[in-house]
Amino acid sequence: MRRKRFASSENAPGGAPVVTMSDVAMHAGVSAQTVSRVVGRPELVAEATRIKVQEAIRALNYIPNEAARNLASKSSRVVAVIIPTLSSSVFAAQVKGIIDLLEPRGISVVIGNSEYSMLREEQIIQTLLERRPLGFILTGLQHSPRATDLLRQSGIPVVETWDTDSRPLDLAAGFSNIAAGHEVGSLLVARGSRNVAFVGGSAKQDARANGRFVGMAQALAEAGLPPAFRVELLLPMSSQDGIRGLDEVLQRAPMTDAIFFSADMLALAALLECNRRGVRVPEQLAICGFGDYDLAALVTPALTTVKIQPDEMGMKAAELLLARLDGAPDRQKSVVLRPQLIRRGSA
Amino acid sequence: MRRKRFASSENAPGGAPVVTMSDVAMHAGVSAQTVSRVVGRPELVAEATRIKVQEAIRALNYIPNEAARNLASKSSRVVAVIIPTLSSSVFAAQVKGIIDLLEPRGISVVIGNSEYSMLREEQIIQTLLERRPLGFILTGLQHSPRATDLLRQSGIPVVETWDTDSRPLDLAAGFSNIAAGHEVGSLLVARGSRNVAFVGGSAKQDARANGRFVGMAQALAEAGLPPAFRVELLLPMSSQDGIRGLDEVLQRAPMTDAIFFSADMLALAALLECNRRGVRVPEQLAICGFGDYDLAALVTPALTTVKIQPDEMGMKAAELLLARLDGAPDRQKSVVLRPQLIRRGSA
DNA sequence: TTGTAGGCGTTATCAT
DNA sequence: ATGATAACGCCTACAA
Repeated sequence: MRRKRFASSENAPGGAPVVTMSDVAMHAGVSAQTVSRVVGRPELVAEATRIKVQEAIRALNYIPNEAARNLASKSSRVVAVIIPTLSSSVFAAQVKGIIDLLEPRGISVVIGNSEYSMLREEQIIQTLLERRPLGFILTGLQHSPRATDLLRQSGIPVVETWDTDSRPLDLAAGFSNIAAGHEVGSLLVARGSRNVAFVGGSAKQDARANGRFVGMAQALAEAGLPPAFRVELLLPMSSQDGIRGLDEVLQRAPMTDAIFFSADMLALAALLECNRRGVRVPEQLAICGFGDYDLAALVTPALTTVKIQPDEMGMKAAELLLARLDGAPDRQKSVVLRPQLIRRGSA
Repeated sequence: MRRKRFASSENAPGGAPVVTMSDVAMHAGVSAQTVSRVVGRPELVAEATRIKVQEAIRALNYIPNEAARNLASKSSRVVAVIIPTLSSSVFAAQVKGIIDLLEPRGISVVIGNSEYSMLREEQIIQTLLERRPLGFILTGLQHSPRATDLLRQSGIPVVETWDTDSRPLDLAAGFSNIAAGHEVGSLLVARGSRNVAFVGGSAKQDARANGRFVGMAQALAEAGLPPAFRVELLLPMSSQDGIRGLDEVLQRAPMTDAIFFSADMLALAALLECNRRGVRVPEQLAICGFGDYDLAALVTPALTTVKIQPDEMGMKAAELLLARLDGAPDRQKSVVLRPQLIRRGSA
């Protein structure tokens, strides 16, 4: 004796029948609404009913449909994260921090790579807006005017990361690149460097690296040192660019006795190259990096650098978002992290 | 003179009015269906109409609602990617490869971190199933029975990566860890190493690393060498674990003259530590890594390692998925990449 | 504690 | 080339 098992008559072509809430309801002998409650707010349902429904859910292998849920509730469970690139360990770590905080809350993270391009960022924002994400987590404070408009009009919370040196659109979790650069500059001054160079991403492409340069330049100026020689690299950068930067400094500013690299990957490559060439670090050339990369403490001499903890930055960003979503009046619009200068052997 | 501008009467609390397709239709003087065509398949609409509609879209700042789209079309534009951790540059690179291929096709990538736990993986799969993704891209060939069931029943395409040493669930893009390990073993044999050690993630947690061990052990056996001393590390690993592994080998198997590390991060840390301690590489101790990490070529001696190109693996995985989605009968169920042994100074 | 009614914004299907 | 109608699967609001 057969009877119809599923309310939805049509099934996937070659696949299993599509089980919906009303299938479960029918199976359990309750209304669809009760099934909805069991899935979403089980505490509102009497225990006996709840168990009955849960058994039906298991028996039918019911899997809620997130799209239907989103449409009916006018809200998604997605956060959009846009970073320049996943190739850089600092951004990957930031994303990991975000996921670690959001995943337990049932929120998925979708990632966009802007490749350091404001136009790409704008396009990604436009596309991701269609998903009505709970929030955006962006890198830096600079965006195309249209991107800014889109975000504003959407009314969706935005957290900007990696930079607190100017006014955020909405929320921010980051640090002052200028202050961090200034600390490095002061260290170089204190250790007696006179001719300092800076190697990093181009100012137009990487406003954060530029901030570090500005801060360092300021410290040098305060100490009456000559302005830094600057090498601007095109993004994205590989470790090879560290060596290229080193070469350019050595050739075009041979008096240089200290280099501040905007990222540890560059600094480490340069430091290892110095070892190979017999350039003595820090006696002949002091080297300072940025990021406190995993191997920074292990090279010889160990790399002096700035620790920024991007994973924590990601978590703070996610926290700001969650607080806003929980409807709390913003306790703080902006979390300012404090990078830590770690002095080791190289400078 | 005012008139009602929006079909949807209710607006977001403090935000902009919610613009829907029928608002656009009204504004342009066409039916909603025509707007839908303009958005999705503009070639089906007469040019004059199309332009009129596109103007209305711009004028009203219309943004399609992906949830409604998914519900009506019974299909999403999401691919789910589950990796052990984003902290490891190889997995981050893989994800980047996937995104680079999918983003241009309008497909978003949601990421899950399993933390090397099959249970976590299963939970993530269950959650992400609610989004009805176009496909899953997983790491490795081992999954909990329930995870396997869930995937099978869903009928959703699955690509498994990083391992082709046993039978995949569905599609696969990876390489043979056993073969790669065997190559390393052969190299060590050829260079005259006699007492080889292996340092890597525990076999239970990391089946891929175990495959590399097995392959290497086989090569040693074939050459009549004694079995390798093995150090199994708990995941996740940091570079410090490379030093811990080195120490354990040096203490418990002092005759060791070569170590194969399952990841470059470990090998580099160990190599740098050897430099610091005055252990001569490769004369006293040969070191081989895995992954061809960015800095591998820059240390002294340069690290002998195996290049795997995880970004390409990610792209291949995405391609397999796209081919399947395009309805093509599977031309290949499995893409087997060929890792490349790169011999440098350390072994 | 549970059920009913209605609608969320789009696409599929069939007409015209 | 365009339109009308009916789902899609769930949640909100209200009623019982």
